[in-house]
Amino acid sequence: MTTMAEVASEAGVSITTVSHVLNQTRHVNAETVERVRAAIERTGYEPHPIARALAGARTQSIGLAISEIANPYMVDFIAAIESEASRYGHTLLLGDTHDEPEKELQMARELTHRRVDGLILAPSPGAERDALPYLAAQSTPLVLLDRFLPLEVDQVGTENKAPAAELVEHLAEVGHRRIGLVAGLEGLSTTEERIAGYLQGLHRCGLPHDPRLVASGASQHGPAMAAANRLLDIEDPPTALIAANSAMTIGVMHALRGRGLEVPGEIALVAFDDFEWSDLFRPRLTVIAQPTREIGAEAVRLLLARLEDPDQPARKIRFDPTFIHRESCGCHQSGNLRTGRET
Amino acid sequence: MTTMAEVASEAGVSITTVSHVLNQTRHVNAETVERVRAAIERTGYEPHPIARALAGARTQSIGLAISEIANPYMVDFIAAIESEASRYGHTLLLGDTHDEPEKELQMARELTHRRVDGLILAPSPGAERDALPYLAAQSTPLVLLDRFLPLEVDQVGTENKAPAAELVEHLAEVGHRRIGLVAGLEGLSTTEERIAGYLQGLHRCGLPHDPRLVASGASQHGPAMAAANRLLDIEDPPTALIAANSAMTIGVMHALRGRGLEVPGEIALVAFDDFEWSDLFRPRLTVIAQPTREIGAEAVRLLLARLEDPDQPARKIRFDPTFIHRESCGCHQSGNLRTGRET
DNA sequence: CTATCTTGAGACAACGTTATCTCAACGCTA
DNA sequence: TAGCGTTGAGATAACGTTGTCTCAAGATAG
Repeated sequence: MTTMAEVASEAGVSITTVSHVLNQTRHVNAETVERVRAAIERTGYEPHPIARALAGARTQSIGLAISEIANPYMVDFIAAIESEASRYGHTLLLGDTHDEPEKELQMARELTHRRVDGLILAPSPGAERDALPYLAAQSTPLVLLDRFLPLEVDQVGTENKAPAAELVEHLAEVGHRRIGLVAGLEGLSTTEERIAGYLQGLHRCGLPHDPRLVASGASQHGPAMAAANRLLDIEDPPTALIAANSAMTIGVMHALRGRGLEVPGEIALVAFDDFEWSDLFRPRLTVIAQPTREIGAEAVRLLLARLEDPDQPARKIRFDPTFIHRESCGCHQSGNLRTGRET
Repeated sequence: MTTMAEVASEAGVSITTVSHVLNQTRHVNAETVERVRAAIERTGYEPHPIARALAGARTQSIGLAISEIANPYMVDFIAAIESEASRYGHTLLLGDTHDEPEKELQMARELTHRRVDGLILAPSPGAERDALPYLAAQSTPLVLLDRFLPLEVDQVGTENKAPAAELVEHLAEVGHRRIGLVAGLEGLSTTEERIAGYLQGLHRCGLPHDPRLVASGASQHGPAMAAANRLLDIEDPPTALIAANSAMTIGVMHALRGRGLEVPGEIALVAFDDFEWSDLFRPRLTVIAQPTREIGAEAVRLLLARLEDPDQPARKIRFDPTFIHRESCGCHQSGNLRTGRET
């Protein structure tokens, strides 16, 4: 491995000068720059990020701490973030918080110790107590992903309340009066907002709110299946179900299959999160689709902007999701509302 | 931040001793150990991985370079690897090679510069020319994931040939004589082996090999859809299709839907890779399922073992996938063959 | 009673950068 | 011609560890 010292002697200049040429951190005579460039070329020198970091500079790396990596919609975030980060020459350190405050704090520790320039975090319920204070104390540049918090921190995610209301209103229009919700993990803003939207939708349609029609699916497959079964076991069960994320959609569908209920004939189903094959299901799923790639890319851009200027005011960015109208809601007219395409 | 120096003075010992206590790299008097431990406790000292790395020690980090992060089955690998790595106190640096040799080489550079202790790589076609020689020159501990190469390197993945043959034989037993294959990206061992298995299956069943029945889907959704359409456009089209990975399965299904072909009535479909919702499709998909979590975990274990003892002979580990018998193959008896469960 | 081994622990030079001083040389102004 | 800004670039101290030497003191052997 060649070091800056070797490049320096090769070019007949000091180490200092080589460093300044590389980082463009002070003016250097054009001719000298050329000599250094040539020496770098000849020696095949490549900078040493570790040494750089130790000496106090940036590491050109960012940490990504999320929950349940294998979760279908989180995956899209990862891919988008990796791609955007690498576009700007940053490397990604990845960790799973499992939505547990302790694991999350440990992850935050781990990543800050490794001197990531900044952190993108999908905060767990409980983050405000553990990981977030820690990160604030370290003054680690931070962007919150997917879940919002009432804090002065950069945040990106999607609009939740209005779309949830829209889902309810849509089902009500088709004639459903008892609409069940399989909600996400308690304490997540996404969960709270989607529930709030659900209630707002009911209210707008003049439907009563029956608490027995909301069950927590903990944002996961298995618990969502159980939640759906609970909803269907009550005295006057719902005729339509809303699943609040893609993992739970799978769970709910398993529950419906298990009971031999036909969608949308016997029960309607709509959901949050689209996935590549959601229009391959029979019936094709009516969903609210988040622009996951854009959200992920925006998270990286927010973080880099904050690195540029640490004192700018915090920004909270909400993307509007898309209502993709297919068949599982049981409407007569189907097809994607955006395009009006018939099917 | 507290440094070892502060701990040392707090404990009334030298920095050297603190270091040795921490790393258990030489014997230290029990009483002294206790004093150091107490001092660490009091000061809240935590080690500095960057400084450690610069001084020549391990970074406790491993690099993961794969293609198409968002690819359904790759995701399971990521999750498994992250979980296993973190179990052993290692952090994951993640990069996408996009199955392009240049990107892959760049990724390998990036990760070795950051002094990962080792690298887990899903080699692209072309890795043998670029990334692999580079890594060998750096003598970076390496584990190949998913795709095998005739090299003295640790490798983990799944059995491909026999299962592909099994798929063919199964279809032949049901009576199919023209079986099409939507194959993966050229140059990947998985692709070659699955094609070889396909041919072997044909041979065993006494079926002729028609080259027009094999089309490349490039391991991706879009190209697979095109490939399926090409196969179905020939004079005497196949009555059964095999998709060689999950992304391509989606593509093939889109093609079939586009043509209004009913599965398995008008055409049978079987595939490599299971996913959480493959038994929610109508008809439920008959697939070869890889034990992705085990493969990912094994990759980490292989890497750590090599770090322990760099000179042990290379190991190539193949896991046996599971044949999950559902309905898309068009058999009469359905259900999971392993359990014999009826549906 | 001296030579040698054992146990325990400190000094200090790396590791490869960055960043802060410092300084020389030159041209310009007063 | 003394004084001063400007341009260009070197010396060197961090950064926080690890690992190699080195060394003292007590125990053991001859």
